[in-house]
Amino acid sequence: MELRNLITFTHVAELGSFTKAAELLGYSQSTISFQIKQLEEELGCLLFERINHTITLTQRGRELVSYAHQVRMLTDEFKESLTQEEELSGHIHIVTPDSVCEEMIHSHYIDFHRKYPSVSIRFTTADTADMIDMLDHNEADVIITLDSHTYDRDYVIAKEERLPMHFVTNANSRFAGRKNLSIRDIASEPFILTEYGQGYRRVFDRELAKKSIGITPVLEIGRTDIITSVLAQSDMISFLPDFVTKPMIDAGKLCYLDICDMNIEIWKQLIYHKNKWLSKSLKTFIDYIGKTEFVG
Amino acid sequence: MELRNLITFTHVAELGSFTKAAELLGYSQSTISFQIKQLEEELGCLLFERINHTITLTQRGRELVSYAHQVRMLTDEFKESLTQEEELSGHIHIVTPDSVCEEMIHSHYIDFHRKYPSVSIRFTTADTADMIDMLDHNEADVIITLDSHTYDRDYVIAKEERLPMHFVTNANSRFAGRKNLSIRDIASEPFILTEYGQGYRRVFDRELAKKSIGITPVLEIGRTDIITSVLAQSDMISFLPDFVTKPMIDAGKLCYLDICDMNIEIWKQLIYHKNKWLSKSLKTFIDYIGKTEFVG
DNA sequence: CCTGACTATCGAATATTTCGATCTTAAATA
DNA sequence: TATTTAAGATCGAAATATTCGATAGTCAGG
Repeated sequence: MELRNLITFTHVAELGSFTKAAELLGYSQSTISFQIKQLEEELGCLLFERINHTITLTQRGRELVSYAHQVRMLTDEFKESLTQEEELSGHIHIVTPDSVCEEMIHSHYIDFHRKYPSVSIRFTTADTADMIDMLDHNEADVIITLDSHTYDRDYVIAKEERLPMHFVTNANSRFAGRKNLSIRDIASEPFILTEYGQGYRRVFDRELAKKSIGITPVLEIGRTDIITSVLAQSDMISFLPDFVTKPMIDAGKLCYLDICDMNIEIWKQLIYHKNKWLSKSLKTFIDYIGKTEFVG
Repeated sequence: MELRNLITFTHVAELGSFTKAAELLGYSQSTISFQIKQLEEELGCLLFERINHTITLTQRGRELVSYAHQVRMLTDEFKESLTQEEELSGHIHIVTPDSVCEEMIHSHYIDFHRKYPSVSIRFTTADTADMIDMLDHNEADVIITLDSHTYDRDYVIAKEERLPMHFVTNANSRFAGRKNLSIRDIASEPFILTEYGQGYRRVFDRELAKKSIGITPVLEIGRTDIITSVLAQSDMISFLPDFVTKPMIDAGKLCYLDICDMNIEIWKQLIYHKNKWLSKSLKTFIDYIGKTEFVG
């Protein structure tokens, strides 16, 4: 039972004539005959009595009219719903590193939610590898990486910016204010870093390895807010994105070190899978991020 | 948007796999790909995200699932209704001569209605030509003719019986009891007959014309009950089916005349059009008539 | 007794659907 | 690490279905 036949049937029933239905639908009359016959054979019952080239619905035919109309209503309704603007609601799953998550929620999400209250967002944190994996398994709608510059033709990079990063230490450190320091000058100092193997920490380690410099962090912890607060109370050194340290720098509690021989490129990238269907909510979210200051 | 694709879609959505749906539905996997693609192109939206050979419903897809299920329900429901016994209800339009109508209602209809109360019957009276016309225009479901024997391959004769008929007159008539009368013996008597040109009256006239005998009826009237009551109070003669005169004959008020040279064949036939779809009600009615004494 | 209007039917042309083979990628397994 | 398995996409060929046009038969109206 195909929809085409059903729709033809409704028109025939309405017009009471194969010929008129053919004209209306742009078919030849024989096609209408065929379609109706096909329906009748499939359903195993007569839909029209044909007496003297005049058709009359049978009881079964009358019953089918009602079903066919309901089916038509449904399909029309659905097609109608497609032309309408998609509703701005639904779920978005965003995965970011720990530090970004915190920043996002504080500086963007609250405002976003005010503007689009019916979009529900789930934030999850993960490291770069896991985030990519989640994209590949369609478990994350968008991810934000803080890592070396990623490019892959399977992914769409919706927004990216180089992330300013600095070696940073207590404002009272003996290194504070010194110009043109080398990484070797501070390599033996106590370091506090984010977790091994993740994000910019991994890029950092790779860069050190290139220069055959070894650093032993005295503390490794993912939470960058904890790192900065430890820095403020110690003489340790860390390597962090500016957006993490900015409050402490502005408050004069921490200061940047002028390390001139470590040029590490860290990028913040908003990425989704190329096959991802962008719901209106998702588009809106991506647009929103696009318009805001990405590097906080 | 064809039902086939819609049904495939529901299965794919349910199983979450093109391949599994293909196995279930007996298609090849490429067919499923094609069908879903066809749907997507027609609707102008993605129904599944394909990321790493794993499919996930999009929002639009999820919406379609609900519509498609409703459509499936409807069509299944209708097909289901076809396998079920048809309901014994609905309209039947029966057209008969005046005399039969009266008889039918008195001796059959009341009982029929008791047995099948939800079948609604409309009785209409007409002469043979009009009845045939009504069959041809699908305005009558069945007709009962009292006429010469009809046969036409466009019609189905559900039941037929020769209708015993007699010349009949008042029991006190001077012809009462006389044997081997000729039609010529009574040709100049006053006749009361049914209307000219109708049913057995027409056959009767035709037969007389063959013998070049003219009869002038003093009264022509369709209602046979009136004819018999006039006969009982006069010395007129009529030519009527036995079922009409039986009560009066039994009561000794009328008597048959033994006319031996008029052999008129009148048949009572239950006829419907060969293209008529026999609803259960109609079948039941025809069966009922078939089982009852047709010639009352 | 034509003519026009209506449906049925048939063969031919055309479209569509389906399949099988092959490709690509990812995950599972050895 | 290499291999196998599994999933979906794609493409051309084959099978199938649909559509049309022509034709026939029938009835109604002029």
